[in-house]
Amino acid sequence: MEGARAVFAEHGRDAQMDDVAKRSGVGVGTVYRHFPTKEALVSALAVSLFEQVLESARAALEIEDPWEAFTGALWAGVEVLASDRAFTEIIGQAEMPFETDLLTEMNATYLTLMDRAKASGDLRPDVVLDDIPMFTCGIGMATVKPHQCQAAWRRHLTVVIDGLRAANASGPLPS
Amino acid sequence: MEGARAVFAEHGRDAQMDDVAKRSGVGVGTVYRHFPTKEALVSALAVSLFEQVLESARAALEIEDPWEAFTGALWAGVEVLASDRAFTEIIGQAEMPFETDLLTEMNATYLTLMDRAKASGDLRPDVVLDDIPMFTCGIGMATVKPHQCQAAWRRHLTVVIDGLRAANASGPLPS
Amino acid sequence: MEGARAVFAEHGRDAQMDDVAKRSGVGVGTVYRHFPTKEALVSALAVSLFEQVLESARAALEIEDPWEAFTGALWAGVEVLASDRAFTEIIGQAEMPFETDLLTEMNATYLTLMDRAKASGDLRPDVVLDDIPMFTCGIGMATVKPHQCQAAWRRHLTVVIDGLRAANASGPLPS
Amino acid sequence: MEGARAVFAEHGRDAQMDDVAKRSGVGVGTVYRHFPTKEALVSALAVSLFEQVLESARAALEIEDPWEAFTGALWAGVEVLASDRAFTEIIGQAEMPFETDLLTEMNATYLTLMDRAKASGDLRPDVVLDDIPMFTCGIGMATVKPHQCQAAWRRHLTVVIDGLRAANASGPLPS
DNA sequence: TATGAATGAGCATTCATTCAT
DNA sequence: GATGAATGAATGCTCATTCAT
Repeated sequence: MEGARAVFAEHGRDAQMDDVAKRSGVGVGTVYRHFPTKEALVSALAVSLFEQVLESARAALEIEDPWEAFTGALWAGVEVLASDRAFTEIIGQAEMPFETDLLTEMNATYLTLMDRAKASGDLRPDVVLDDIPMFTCGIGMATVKPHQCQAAWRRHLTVVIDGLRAANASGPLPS
Repeated sequence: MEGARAVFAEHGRDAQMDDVAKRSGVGVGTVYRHFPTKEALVSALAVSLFEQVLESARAALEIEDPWEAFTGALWAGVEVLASDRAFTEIIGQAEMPFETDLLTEMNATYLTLMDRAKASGDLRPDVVLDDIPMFTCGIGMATVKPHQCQAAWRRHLTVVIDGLRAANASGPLPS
Repeated sequence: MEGARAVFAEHGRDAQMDDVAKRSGVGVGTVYRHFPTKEALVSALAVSLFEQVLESARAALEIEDPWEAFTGALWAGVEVLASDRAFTEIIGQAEMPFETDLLTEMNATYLTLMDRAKASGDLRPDVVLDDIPMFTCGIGMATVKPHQCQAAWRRHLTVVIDGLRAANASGPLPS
Repeated sequence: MEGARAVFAEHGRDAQMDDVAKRSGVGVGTVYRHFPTKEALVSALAVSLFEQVLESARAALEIEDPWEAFTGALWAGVEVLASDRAFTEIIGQAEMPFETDLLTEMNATYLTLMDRAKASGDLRPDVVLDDIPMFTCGIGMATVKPHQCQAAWRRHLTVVIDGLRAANASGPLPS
């Protein structure tokens, strides 16, 4: 039933269950058979995307060079975010509907990537874990506008990554 | 009736007209006397914020140092965006509801700021006007989450600005 | 598939077909194989209960004493009604979904019981056949509330039976 | 908006809000302006009827003769119940949605009526407060069937009242 | 024959908008 | 002008019923 993703990717949270059903070629009831609630469906979609992000981060752990590993995770992660409007809208909520395990592992993975990149002197030492969603989601959200060229988020991320280099820090990050 | 801004700042686009009226201490009818449509009200709010951004950009034109002027405009502009949830949601729409004049002048102003900063060798030469809303709105949106510290957007912008320095460019921006 | 009776006894008319199927350990389709419609199932249930009532009335015909026979039928009949919430709800409908034969025999049986009890001078002579369902169902319905003690309907019926004695009639029944 | 009572009186709990609105000559929204929920509307209707019953009971307190007072309250109360199908359906629920005050006073009033009628030797001494709703609602429910003559509930109540006379008790009520 | 996933009409509820006062 | 009660289209969700397997 994940062809429904298309509907949410297009209309965001406001997508209607009837449209999801129509797009999926099924009746509403069928959608509700799989997801008891609209919110449940949205969450499931988000978890699915989140897992993709996590997977790309895990894959990046394999990369030797710490900076390549860290930035590689960012590139792969943002690519996922940039693909789905609903996802970024959900991340923009106070309440994350994710299973803690997922979040825990995501955090652990990114912490490792960041620590290694800091240790090698590539990453600004004052960047913290909490900054990451801010960077990635900001980029994902900025990409929502459909008329923008597809490269938009790549330009954005390029700038952010350059700004994250320890050597390029003009001063400490405000706290 | 702009005390209604508070309502939209708090609840975003989903704020209800009745709440706007209540908060403003008037009846709904009065709200509709001033703005024929919810969308009109939202647009008016956005234009108002937009004007603040424009004003801060114009003020930055006065600054001697080209880099200070450009980054000063960014700091001031993002500060406005970060203050209002509805605004960033609106910017995230395909249809900009702004009067062209406003947009034209905004563009002209930023173009000047950017050209000067590029001429002085401070700003990456391949940054274009269209990149600006992407940076600023991305930061504004990333700031929506209420539990995040107030400094979040400042950290984000600091990184972006460092990444925008010509000297820090690791390569050309993808196109 | 009459284990489904339990479901209707518990939830009344609002019981769901899926629950009936689950409780009966079969699929919904199977339920629909036996009863083309929810209403058909409900009717079948009612007929079944009705038959029990009829049987108890027939058994009462064997009792010598006319008053004992009549009241015995009432006791036995109400006991059946009191056991099933759905049944009383059905009786409370305008349309009786019963096969006429059943109803005819029920009427004949009760008529006999009543005539004999009137002839012996025990039963008020102005009670008519149509009064019976009113008495019995009223008692059955009054028993629906689960928090009430199980004896509730017995208390009710005791009072009604005392009121039905010819000797206790304070006057004629209004017509 | 109590012309809506007609709809509930006719269709019971299953009456639809749209029908209530149509019958009342207003839009659904207006119905929801007065009662936030269907349940709230149903409750309000029930409370209103309940108040009528209470009022009739209070009025009966004025009657000198204890038996006349008690039975008078029953006659008046059942008359109210017999008028509204939804009411009896609601009473048939486990959860009474009434404000406690109403219930408390109802109980106090009936207790007084009963005590006086017992003291005068007219009422069976083993009838308790909890028996009253059973009698009255049973009668009200038995009256739901529209094809029955209007006198039906009067016949029923006549029998019950005769059964409630102390002199007519064939034995103690089962407990 | 039995199954239970799929269907979609139906219903409660919300909220932008109107208009009589 | 200002008010806010009234409106009703729109939306999330339920559940009796069907039918491919």
